[in-house]
Amino acid sequence: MKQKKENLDAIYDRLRLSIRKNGLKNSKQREFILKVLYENGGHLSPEDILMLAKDSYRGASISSIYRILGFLEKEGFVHSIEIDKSGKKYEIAGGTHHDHIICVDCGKIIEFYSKEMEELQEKIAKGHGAKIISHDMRIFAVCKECAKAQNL
Amino acid sequence: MKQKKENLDAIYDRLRLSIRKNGLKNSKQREFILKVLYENGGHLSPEDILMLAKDSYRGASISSIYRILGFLEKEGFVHSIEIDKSGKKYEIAGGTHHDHIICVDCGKIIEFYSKEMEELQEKIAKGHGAKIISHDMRIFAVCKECAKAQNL
DNA sequence: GTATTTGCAAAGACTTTGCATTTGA
DNA sequence: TCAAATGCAAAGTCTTTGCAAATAC
Repeated sequence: MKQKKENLDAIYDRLRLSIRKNGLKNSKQREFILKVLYENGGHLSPEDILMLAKDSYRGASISSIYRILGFLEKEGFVHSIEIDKSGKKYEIAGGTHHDHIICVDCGKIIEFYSKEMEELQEKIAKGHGAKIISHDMRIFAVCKECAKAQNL
Repeated sequence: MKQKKENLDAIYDRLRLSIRKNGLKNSKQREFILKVLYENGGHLSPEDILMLAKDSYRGASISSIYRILGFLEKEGFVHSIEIDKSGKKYEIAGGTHHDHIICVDCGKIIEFYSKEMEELQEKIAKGHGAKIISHDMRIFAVCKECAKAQNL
């Protein structure tokens, strides 16, 4: 499904580096969340992660998940997108940036990357004298399968 | 600042039409919110609108504002964007679709329209067999003024 | 008159925070 | 050892909902 460019151990190494850099301490929970996102490869809500965590160890807490996801996002290990009003979903930060097509029928998320789009954005921002920090592009659409199902 | 393509009365007419079409009844509050967004021309939060409403009549309620904004958005009179995690902001739906550059420093919102961008999105969606319903593109950047201020 | 809208208060959903306890360097 | 991370519960936001009173057609 999704290419895994970097293996989990390598990510853990980067994580430990990042933790040390910030003068923090490692924890099972941080590694667990990173692992879950890595292995799932998709987009999980904090609640989804909690459920998976509860299977693995008792006492997993939603607040820690929020805190950890906040840290992981700040450090660039994960990205979040807002699929709908039910809250954010997180995915592991793979090597390549990408944007999302979200099916308004089935909720499926299709990832895409367009060099043209990135360049165009750069051009637009420059035209307004602004310096891009990041962007967020969501295309809401009816996916191939749902379109087919509707045309029966 | 912002061009007003359609005058307020014309918008009211469309509103009444829309209300009748849905078998509903007109109300001062609906017209008020539309007017506020029209005259402000910018991006207002429900709370912003509430404050303005409180100046105009006692007993303005936040729940009505949410309800009305929901209706107005469904009917295409207003659009919403999520600037940050503090919630949605609403603007009057002008004639032309546009996207937003959001300054991460001062919060300023710059509107832009790019035909190329629209076409590119269409192409990307088509490439995935998806039919675009809408899109939402936000570029987070440091605006010209903030960049200048920082380079002192 | 009667169905829709409103205002108010209460409830919901998602997220954050305070604090005692546990854990890692 | 001792600061950082966790779990739990409580509190915070933004938003929605239930319901009686007001309003429009």
